Amino acid sequence: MTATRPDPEIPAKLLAWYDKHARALPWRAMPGEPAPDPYRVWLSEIMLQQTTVAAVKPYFAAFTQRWPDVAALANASDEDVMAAWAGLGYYSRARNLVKAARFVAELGGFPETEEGLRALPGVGDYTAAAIAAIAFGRRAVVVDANVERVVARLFAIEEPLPGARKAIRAAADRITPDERSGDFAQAMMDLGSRICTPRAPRCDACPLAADCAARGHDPQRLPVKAPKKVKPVRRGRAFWIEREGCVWLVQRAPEGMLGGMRALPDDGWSAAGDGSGEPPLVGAWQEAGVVRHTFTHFVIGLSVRRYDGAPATVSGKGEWWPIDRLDEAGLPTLFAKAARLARAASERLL
DNA sequence: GAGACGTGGTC
DNA sequence: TGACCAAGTCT
Repeated sequence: MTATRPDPEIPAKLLAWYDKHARALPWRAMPGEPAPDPYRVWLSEIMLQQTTVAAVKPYFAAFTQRWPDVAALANASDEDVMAAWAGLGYYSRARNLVKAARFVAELGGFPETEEGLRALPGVGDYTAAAIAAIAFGRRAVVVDANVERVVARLFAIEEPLPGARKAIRAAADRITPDERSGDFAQAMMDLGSRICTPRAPRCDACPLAADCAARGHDPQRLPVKAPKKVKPVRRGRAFWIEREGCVWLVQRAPEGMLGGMRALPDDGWSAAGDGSGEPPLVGAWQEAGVVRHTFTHFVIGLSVRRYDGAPATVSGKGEWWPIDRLDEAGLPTLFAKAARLARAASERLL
């Protein structure tokens, strides 16, 4: 059996392409520039987990302006960081971000090895490798979804994900250079996001087309993935309780769905089942509309109900939040949508 | 290893 | 329009 050896010039070709076509990004050093601040690399990598560059940009700008270094972030309150993260999704990242910042501040700086970085909460195999390579110039095999796609095509790896991960990683290892491994990783990701795209890859513009085993064999079919599961549809209610220009907000449980975030009170709906329909207080409720929102693993049809002139006390823990400053509360998108509906319903009554 | 975990953009 | 997808991690 003859092993197919990758062209030893692959990294050189890719780096030459990167020198000309690297995307300018706020957290990135362009080719030839000194490595960027590890804090900015780490922060951007956490934000970019399962999240698009376009979505991250405004959050990265806001975070780095408000918390310019890891010490500043370590001194921030959990509440402020969670609110600043609102809308970006995957809120466990924000919870882990503060923990990691405090850990790093305690250490006196970021670990410089993959193993050391891996100890930070929220830093897995991909992120540890990316930071080690990009911020510290260490050789590391950086494998994200872009790299998986590029490598699966380059070597025509037909095995479906996730089983193919081992083979993909081994192949990525064989083409990762000792020098400029950070640039190489970013070049692979740029190639994956701009050229070797999931659908309709632009093989005519690809610097590795001559080396690609899948070229001319429907590269867009790779990597092969398991079929998606159908998302269940759940029903639930959220409650807008208004009094003297304020709305009653609660804090969600620290773990799980939207964990630790401010929210409107609801009837206990979850991925596992519908809500009870029960409001937090007895009275005349008015239907304000239904929000349909898609999560990773289910769809929720959230019926929004409003109640004006609530008593001074509502059962349970929460806070009266000024409605004219609601954007500062840091509501996750689902509840921001619900709040919009409730306020629109209020306008119709006037 | 498979499921939980958000959101917005794209075609 | 809706399915697919994005610089994954944790349990």
